[in-house]
Amino acid sequence: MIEVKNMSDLARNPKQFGNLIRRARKQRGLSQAMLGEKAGLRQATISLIETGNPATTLETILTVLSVLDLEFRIAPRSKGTAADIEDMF
Amino acid sequence: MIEVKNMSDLARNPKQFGNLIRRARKQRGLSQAMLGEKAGLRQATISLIETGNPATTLETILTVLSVLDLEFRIAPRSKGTAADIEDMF
DNA sequence: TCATATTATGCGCTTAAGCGAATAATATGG
DNA sequence: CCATATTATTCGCTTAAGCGCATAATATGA
Repeated sequence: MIEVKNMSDLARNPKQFGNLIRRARKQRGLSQAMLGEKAGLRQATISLIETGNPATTLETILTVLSVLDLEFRIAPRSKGTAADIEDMF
Repeated sequence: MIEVKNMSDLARNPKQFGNLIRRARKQRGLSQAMLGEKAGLRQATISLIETGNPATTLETILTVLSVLDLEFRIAPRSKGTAADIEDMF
């Protein structure tokens, strides 16, 4: 029984979150400046988010997700199947 | 074909997020003070989160979710099935 | 009802987000 | 190799998070 659950959309720390945002942005062919424009944020702010700034604001997060056609979900903590070593990269 | 997708774990704005946190906290029988203690945050900070402070920090969010045994997931924006009017409460 | 628990607010403080504006550093492709 | 695009970083500024500490406001239950 194989279960493909797309572990990659999980953000347990700011770095992971930044990576997710970066990936989503690139998938959409946007530069930081373009994303910032759409979100009403500076390119510098997008850069900070993607590099893992832990103090990014909830409001900013929600705005960016919205622009990327993503949304913020809360889920029960998935038991670490062992594939939890993809934390850093 | 019925699909129960638990729409309620979705946070599109700070108020929704606050409500989710409050619900999860109560389910676990915790007071704001107890949750704050476990998370290393003030009761006042938990209060602010739950009442929808838009400037809550990513770090704080992740800490609180962790204490509640929840996690932060990013998902493609679900097409509004129409049940998107449960936004405010 | 009324004491107790819980949640919401307040003050002053330190730290930093996000801003505009700019530049340094790096990546990319022709 | 190099011009151009992209990303990272800096400066000064305003605003507010989260802190300790404290209290007001509200909910809860015996």
